[in-house]
Amino acid sequence: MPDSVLSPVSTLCLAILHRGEATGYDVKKESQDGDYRYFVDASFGSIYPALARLAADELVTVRDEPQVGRPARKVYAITDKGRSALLDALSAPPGPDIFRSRFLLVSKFAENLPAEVLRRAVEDRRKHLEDEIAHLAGIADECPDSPALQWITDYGRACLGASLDFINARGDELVATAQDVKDAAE
Amino acid sequence: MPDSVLSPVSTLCLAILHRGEATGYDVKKESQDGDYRYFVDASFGSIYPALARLAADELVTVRDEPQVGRPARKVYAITDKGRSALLDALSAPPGPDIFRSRFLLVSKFAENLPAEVLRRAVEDRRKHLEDEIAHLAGIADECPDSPALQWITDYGRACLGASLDFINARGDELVATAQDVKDAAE
DNA sequence: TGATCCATGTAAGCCGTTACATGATTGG
DNA sequence: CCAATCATGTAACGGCTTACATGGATCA
Repeated sequence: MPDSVLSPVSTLCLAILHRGEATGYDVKKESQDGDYRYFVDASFGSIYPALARLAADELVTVRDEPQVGRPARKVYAITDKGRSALLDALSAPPGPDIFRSRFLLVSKFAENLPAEVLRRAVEDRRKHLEDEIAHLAGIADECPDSPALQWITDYGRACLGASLDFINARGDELVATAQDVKDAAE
Repeated sequence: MPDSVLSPVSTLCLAILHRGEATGYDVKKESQDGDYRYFVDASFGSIYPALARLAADELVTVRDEPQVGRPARKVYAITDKGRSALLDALSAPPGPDIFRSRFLLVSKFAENLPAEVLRRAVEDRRKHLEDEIAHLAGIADECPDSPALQWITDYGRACLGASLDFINARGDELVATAQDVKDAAE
């Protein structure tokens, strides 16, 4: 009965706490810089209330840690109940990945947009992908001990790599279908 | 001044209407079966109000089309104002793609989950990917005339193909890192 | 000296989903 | 005969973001 389906943010918190203690601030960092970006990018406005609720439900414990010159940290730790709730949640069928791309919408309207807009969009995309790939490499290097983490970063690199390859190989082709290709031939 | 940033759903509506007239019902279909899935999957609860607001803002027009035995359709058409609003919105930098994967979170906890759970997750993923790829092929075949559409479906296939290849090549490896690999050797 | 990091939290509001309400027609 | 397709809309509710409120320490 205590399996009142976890919200994404709560799941994120538990997942991070599974590794060890953390504060709300830490959770936020992990979710945007760490190896949880592919899952959710949560803001404080959702993390703090989520942690409070997890504590109320006894899935985590809190410890107040006063500091000099700074506000006291609230250090959270996962409980056994929390651990099993997480594993339960993870055991449910994960459903399809979510992929949302404004870039593809822009691409679709290539014929109706100025070449310059397309050029910038493609350039942006290339850069985003390169950054992501570099970032993944960094994560993988940090913990070479976990086979699961190696697997997911390899997976990420396979997908992002294919994406980048495609952009490199056929980005120009997209720009060439733009509305006003004429001024590119000058 | 009239560029009061379009919400994703409004953008979707305008994008679909750019091709020709449509009803709210049509928009919904396109967003879930058509070539706009990668952008948003909107529900009626957001589409109908969005179309109403677009009409109020004169970005689209409405025509009532009575039918026998069915409620009257409301057929929407984009206006010049709407067309330029769409193109304006599309000209803004698209930002990074959004990718959210519960599957990767499950994978990350491979060491802590039963092999059976992993096996099912991998199997599910494979199936999802195969379906998506088949779907993309269908879209591409339907309109071989648009180079931009060919480009985006090729892009999609490149990415999904890499993803599927990885799953096929190394899915078993993930399952093998599961908590209780012993009972798999029986 | 100004930005960034550390650190917590609340309140308002947006955007969207789910469920409800209604109902004829067509296809398996 | 049941399910799906066609067709529109509203109301309640949920989850998350944004902005606000506060403020010392560290680094460039």
